[in-house]
Amino acid sequence: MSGRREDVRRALSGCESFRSAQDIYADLRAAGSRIGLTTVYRALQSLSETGEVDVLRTDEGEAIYRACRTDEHHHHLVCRVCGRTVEVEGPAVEKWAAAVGAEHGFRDVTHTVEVFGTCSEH
Amino acid sequence: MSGRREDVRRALSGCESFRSAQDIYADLRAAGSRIGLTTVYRALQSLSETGEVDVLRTDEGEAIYRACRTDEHHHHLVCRVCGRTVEVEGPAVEKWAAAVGAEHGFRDVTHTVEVFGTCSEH
DNA sequence: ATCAATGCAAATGATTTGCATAACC
DNA sequence: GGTTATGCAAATCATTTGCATTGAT
Repeated sequence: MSGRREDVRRALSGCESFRSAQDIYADLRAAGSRIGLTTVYRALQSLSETGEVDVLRTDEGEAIYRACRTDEHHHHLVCRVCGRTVEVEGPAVEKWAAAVGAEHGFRDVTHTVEVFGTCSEH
Repeated sequence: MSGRREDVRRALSGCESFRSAQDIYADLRAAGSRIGLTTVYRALQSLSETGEVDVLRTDEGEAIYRACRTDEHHHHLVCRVCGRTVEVEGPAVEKWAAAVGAEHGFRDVTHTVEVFGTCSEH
């Protein structure tokens, strides 16, 4: 019954796209696991705190998660049809965000950037 | 009893920061209006569809709204303490997003960009 | 035996919907 | 009179919490 956190991590690792907690729960149950939805949420919260997975929000406000290959700061290019996701870097954006903040006297500037499109398969 | 949509628009216009539907409802009720929460949501949905207000999501998934000065594409620099918001442009970001999408064969590329910081008053 | 992990059910909180009423033309 | 806007209460949906149970040490 243990290792639920690992189950969740594995469910995410084997996947190219962002999934919601509900998706992951459904996947695991479909695969025969008796995991509870609560545990999925707790595992995801824990994994996101340690930085092992990235979290973002859909336009509908649902949280979606993905296992990331790198610990470094990066952004995502997501296919709006199939969810396929590419991790991208953006030095230009980092600089721009910092500059914009400084220009208006803001400190401790952070930013969120997500890019959506339709991938070549669709 | 009519003109609710206008009440909501006005509540947003007189405000420098992003507000949630619940905030606006509270503001209007506090100001003596007998508007219903449902109507606030309906007005906000309508206003955002016509592009009169901008919508984004907090990290907690709550939708927040703001009346924007311009119809043109732009982004926001938001103070994480007081919510004060500055509309900013980012040609560099627009180009970067388009380039990143093209590089990976994505079509119809769009993007969301928000910048957060602590403003000079805090 | 003890402490942490787990699951189920109930609670929360934002948002939406059903429906009857009131305002508008 | 017929359509549209409004509000209240109930319904949804994702997510969280209370609590008793189970697993690991």
